[in-house]
Amino acid sequence: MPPDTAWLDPDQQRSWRAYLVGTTLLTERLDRDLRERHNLSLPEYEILVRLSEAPSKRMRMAVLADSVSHSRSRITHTIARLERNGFVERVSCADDRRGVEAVITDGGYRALEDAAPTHVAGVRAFLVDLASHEDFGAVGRVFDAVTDKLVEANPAADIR
Amino acid sequence: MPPDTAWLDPDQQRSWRAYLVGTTLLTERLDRDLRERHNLSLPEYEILVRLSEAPSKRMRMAVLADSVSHSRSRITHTIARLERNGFVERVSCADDRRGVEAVITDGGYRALEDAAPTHVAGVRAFLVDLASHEDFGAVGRVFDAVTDKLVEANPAADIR
DNA sequence: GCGAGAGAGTTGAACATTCAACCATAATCG
DNA sequence: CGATTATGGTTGAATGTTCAACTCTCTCGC
Repeated sequence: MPPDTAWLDPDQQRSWRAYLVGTTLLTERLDRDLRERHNLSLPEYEILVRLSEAPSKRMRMAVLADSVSHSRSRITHTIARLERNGFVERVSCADDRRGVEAVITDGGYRALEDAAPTHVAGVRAFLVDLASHEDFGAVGRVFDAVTDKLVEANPAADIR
Repeated sequence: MPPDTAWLDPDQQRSWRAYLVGTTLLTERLDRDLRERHNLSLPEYEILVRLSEAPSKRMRMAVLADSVSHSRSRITHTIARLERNGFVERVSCADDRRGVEAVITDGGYRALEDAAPTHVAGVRAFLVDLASHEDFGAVGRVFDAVTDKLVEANPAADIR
């Protein structure tokens, strides 16, 4: 192999690949379950969760974007889709007239309530319950560190 | 909240969300680095790695698909792209005339050698080196379990 | 041998995401 | 103030992925 790079040792290599294929499979599966049974994609679901938790069930587009780590453009498109399906409404901000808030509708809330048990069951069955509490805690720590590193690296971070 | 589902406890919830946003950020970043500096996407890179490691630098499409856990269709399209860029060639199998093998070209191999240091540096900087050896080992274990579970769940597993 | 599946892979349309250009409003500064 | 720049968000085209239908070859039972 080529230069003097600090390659991964065999353990790290195996873990890294396990992570890559595991993630692929997992998100594929969770996404499929939501789509088939509840007509929602995983990212859409994530967004509804955030909205449902927000005070008065609404969020500014940019805040929402940051909270799920998607680009602004992506959020615009996704919210547009959710709006077409009647799960979300777009209302323009009173105080900042550039701004737009996404509000989850009653229908959206119901869809979310429907979908949540399916989703959580999947997260458990295909991830959480497969790991010891400690191991899963480690996953949390690791990806917290990843997030910190990557938002620090990309300051003020609009992702794009 | 709704029914009698086994929700995640607060720790699990935090870990799960950390994983979700961390993964998003990480793959986004690794992909971007490869694209900008080496004109390869992360999935393309993964494929070249597999091919480069294969005996005589070739693989049947289906085997390749399984090894990176992508759908057959996706592999077809991706290989088509790689072929257009001159990184891979498609040759039809001698023994099974339905079959096709993807072969990495010299150009592809060179591109891979170029890209590898960048990529590994990223994997280290934004993931591996941020975690203790034990924690990263846990990540490996967890996602190995995920993979096992999901492949078992979807027997013979062509993904689609 | 041959006809009915099963397996390998491709195709093209539908859909989602990214990318770059863009409009509108706000904030800043001379 | 008025011009400039920054911020919030959208748009449409390009790119990538998924989905369902399809072709071709192989296999197996008769």
